[in-house]
This record gives sequence, structure tokens and C-alpha cells, in this order.
Amino acid sequence: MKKEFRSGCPISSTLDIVGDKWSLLIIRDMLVKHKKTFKEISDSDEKIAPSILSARLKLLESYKLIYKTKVPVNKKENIYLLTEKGIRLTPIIIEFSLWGNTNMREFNEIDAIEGLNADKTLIIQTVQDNYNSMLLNFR
Amino acid sequence: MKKEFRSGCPISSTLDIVGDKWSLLIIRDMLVKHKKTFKEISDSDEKIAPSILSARLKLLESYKLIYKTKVPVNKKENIYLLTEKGIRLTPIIIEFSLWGNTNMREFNEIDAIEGLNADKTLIIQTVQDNYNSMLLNFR
DNA sequence: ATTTTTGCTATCGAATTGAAAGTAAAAATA
DNA sequence: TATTTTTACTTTCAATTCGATAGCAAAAAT
Repeated sequence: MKKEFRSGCPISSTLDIVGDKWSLLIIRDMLVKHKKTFKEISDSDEKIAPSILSARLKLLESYKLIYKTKVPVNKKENIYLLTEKGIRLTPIIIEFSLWGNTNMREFNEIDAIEGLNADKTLIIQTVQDNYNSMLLNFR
Repeated sequence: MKKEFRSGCPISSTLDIVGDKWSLLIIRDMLVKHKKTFKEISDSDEKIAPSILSARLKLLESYKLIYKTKVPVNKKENIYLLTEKGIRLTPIIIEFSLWGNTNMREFNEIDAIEGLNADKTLIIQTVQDNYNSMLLNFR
């Protein structure tokens, strides 16, 4: 675990954990697409390198945003799940999605995202509720 | 300007611009602390390197999140201001602040931030209104 | 018993970061 | 007006991180 933060600012401290190009995409795939295994998470449009994914998962786990478990019928496969802290990143994920949907279209061809026109509080609640429902399968 | 985005996802595209450790801190300092010059922005608790700051300002300008102007009485000093798109990052900045304030305290000594207990919509509105008021001085 | 798949790790070249020094031009000062 | 200081960066280069690719051990699948 990295011990040195750049400052005591909450934004700066958060960026010291998730402020790279990949971490929030990993959280996105876990949270919105309910991806749980190393292979599922690495299998995204953006094609994260396995060494980078491995390092990021370790870091996120060490800061308690995710945890790793296994299902009894498969000793090999790691199941990565978001912790409560990780789930609380939902507003950040949704705000990035809303911002990018509105402001990035002149620079990149942006996919249409279903459900983004709903009230943002409802979107956040729905995403979190869906994830929590899925978590019930692992208790 | 970098032309290649990793995918058409709005989150991924946004992270391709601001997904480094410094960009959102620059936006924070401009938006919340009303910092406008190279020196002011580089003079933060986190101590960004001048070469990195210069590169980030150019990138943010090229993607139209900020613009550069000068005041008539000072030909030398560049004044960096947020564009409308840049100001629209306020919800992201505030969500990072709220998340870090709640979830980072076990890992880092987090500064108390005034005003974070208010309703988040009000915080966002206030920050944006304050910045827009300040902008009136430059028209 | 054998083959395939998964979950990584290792290697190494490429890219980025960032410390520190330097520079030109403008502002400030004498 | 001459000189000094400050600003806004740029440059250099070592350190660090990224990421393409190949490889490996163990478990699952056949």
C-alpha cells in the first residue's frame, strides 16, 4: 500500500487512489456491468493490459474499494466485488458519464447510453440497488 | 491534441482527458480557489512540477475546458479561466470532495472542508455561481 | 490422461513523470 | 534610464510507470 499522499485534500487523496486512466473504468465495469472475474474485467472495449489490471485490482483491494472471494465450486476463479466504499463511487461514475455524454461529442464518437436522461439521483439509486441485489448471490 | 480515444464510452473518453493525477486538481484550484495564473496554480499544497502544469494547461485548453487571456495592464501574465465546459466539471469535483471526505479518513489525515455538509446541489450551484461572478471581471 | 483455459507474472522497450536548472521577456525598482 | 527581480515557462535527463507480448502453474474441461 502506498503510504504517501500529496496533501490532506479529500479530492487529492481520492485521486491518489483512483486518478489514473484505468481505475474508474474497472469500477465502471464492476458496478454497471456486474463484471466479477479477471477475465471479464479485462475483456472491455478499452483492452487493459493484464499487468496493469492486476496492479490496479491489488491497489483497489488494499484501499478497501473491492474485495476478492471465490465460489465454492471453483477454486481457481477469483470473484472481485465492490465494497460499500466502492459502491459509494457511483455518483462519481454517473457524473463522469453525464459529463462525457454532453461534452465529449465534438472530440469523439460517443456511444448512446441508455437511461442517462433520467433524473441523476434515480440513476445513482438504481445502479446501486442493482449492484446490491447482485451481491446477495454472494452471501 | 491527442486524437485517439480508447473507446466511445463517455466515461472512458472523459478519463482520456482528465484521468491523470493532476488535471482535476488544476480544475479544483481554478474553480474553487479562483486561481488564474501559472504561478498561482503551481502554488498548491501538492506542488505540481512546472513542466507537468504547462503540459496539462495546454491539453485542457486544446479540449476547451479552459482558455487563456491577458489583462491589458500586464502583457506578460497569462490568465487561465474555465470555459462553460470546464465549469460543468463542478459536480465531478464536488463528488470527489464528498467521497474523499467520507471514505479516505482511515488512510490519510483529511482537511476539514467548509460547506460540505450543505445539500450537494446547493454546493454545486454556489461554486458555479461564485465562479461565474468572478468571470464578470474579465469581460 | 490430455488439452484448454484462467489468472496472472515476467521481460523489456516505450512513454511519461518530475527534479532541477536554465532562459527570455516583462515588471518592478532604484 | 539602467539594473534587478519575477514570471512563465522550456529543457535535460534520470526515474518511474506503462503496456505489448510471451510464458507459466494450476485448475477446469474434455
